[in-house]
Amino acid sequence: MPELPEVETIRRTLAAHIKDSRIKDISLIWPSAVCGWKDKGFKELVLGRRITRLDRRGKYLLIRLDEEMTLIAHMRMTGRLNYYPDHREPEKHTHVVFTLEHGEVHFSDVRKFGRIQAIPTSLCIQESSLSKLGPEPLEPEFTPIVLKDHLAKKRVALKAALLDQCVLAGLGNIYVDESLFRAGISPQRQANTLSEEEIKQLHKSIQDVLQAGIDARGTSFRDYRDANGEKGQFEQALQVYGRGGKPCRICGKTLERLRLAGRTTVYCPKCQK
DNA sequence: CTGTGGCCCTGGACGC
DNA sequence: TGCGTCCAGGGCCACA
Repeated sequence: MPELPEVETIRRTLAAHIKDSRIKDISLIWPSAVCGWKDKGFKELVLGRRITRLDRRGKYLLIRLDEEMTLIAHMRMTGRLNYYPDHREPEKHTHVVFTLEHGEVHFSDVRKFGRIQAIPTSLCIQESSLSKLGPEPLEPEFTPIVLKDHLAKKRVALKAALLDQCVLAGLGNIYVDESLFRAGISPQRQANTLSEEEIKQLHKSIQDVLQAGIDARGTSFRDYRDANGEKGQFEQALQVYGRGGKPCRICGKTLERLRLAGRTTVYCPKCQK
């Protein structure tokens, strides 16, 4: 499930292939995967435009086109963007094929949750799902003070607060659990009760885990692949996610599994207070 | 404000 | 082997 490190890896691998290329054709195999803007259809907005750069905001991939157009892509759980240098028949779950000057980009998604929206770049921030996003965790704007201020308003469980994209953009179930483990803080703690020291530790853990995830080119627990179809390597570094019932790698105590904010949550009852 | 649960989806794991 | 059931979950929305 692509979270910040996976989307960043997709961004990098895709950009290497498609930057400066023109979109010559679009095949909408499952048209619901895309949406246009106002009364303009997706094809109308996108066809013939050149890809100028790729950005990322939280878990959203932003494909910038010329004439001030942006494609906002969200993979949700199982979405993929694959680049192929040569023509290739769409696979079973491929919903959109972009034919470029050199090669093709296939958007596929087994569970059909992922979407690509076309929107004028000037409206990208205020009139899209990007508008409510919190700070970027790896940018200088994200400081322990910012984290503290955002958490101070939340009376919910810390895990729920960190999954909230308004608090912080880009964390999902995997990296929240991993961050909390590294910070030694329980996911059940009320978000606004952390001490200064705990905030600092959590801030550092979030940045460290995300950077390590990017360095490992993402986590391929189930479905994730980058634009070249390659798996990430971060799965082997996971300390708690997917390890419920197994021994903690630090203290040996059995990792506990519980349901929090509607998500499976794994933590060490001894290492995390 | 907050928590919960449903919705969108399919494939894989599991039980009988 | 085959069938039914459950689970995975990001974002959004309705509801208590």
